[in-house]
Amino acid sequence: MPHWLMKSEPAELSIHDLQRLGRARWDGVRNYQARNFVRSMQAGELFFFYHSSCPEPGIAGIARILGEAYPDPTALDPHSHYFDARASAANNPWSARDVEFVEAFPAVIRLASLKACPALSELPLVQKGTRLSVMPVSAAQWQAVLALAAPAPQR
DNA sequence: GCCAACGTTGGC
DNA sequence: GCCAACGTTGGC
Repeated sequence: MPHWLMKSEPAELSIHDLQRLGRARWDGVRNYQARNFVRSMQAGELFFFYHSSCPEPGIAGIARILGEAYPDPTALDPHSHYFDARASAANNPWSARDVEFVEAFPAVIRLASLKACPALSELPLVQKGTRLSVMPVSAAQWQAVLALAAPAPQR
């Protein structure tokens, strides 16, 4: 089953917000490549929850995709930050997903740690100039991140 | 606040 | 189709 990574500004929705809420709508994706990934996700797939544009950028936990993709209502809301004047109810190019909380890591895996991990060098997140907010994560990359999240206990 | 890098827009 | 200008992302 494919895995994913999605970025969120924690001031808007953090992993701890999601933990408290249980479920939330993942909306506001306004890039076609990212949107295509959003649409290709299957119910039940897991993703890393990345905190961006904040004091401690990094992977903060894990969440799960629920149900199917549906038109992003924020594109039609004039009061939303994500309003798109070119979108209409009949023709809304943007998609949203419902997601549910799975796990919050005890500590955020900092971007610097991700960049320093050789197994993650191909992950778009750590590549120079890439701003993609939704991306696939290979099985090997997923395991590499989990290893950073849960280092072997001291003995 | 700065700025590198990218995506989008729009004139031609 | 080209490409300059502009807006956005997002780390630092």
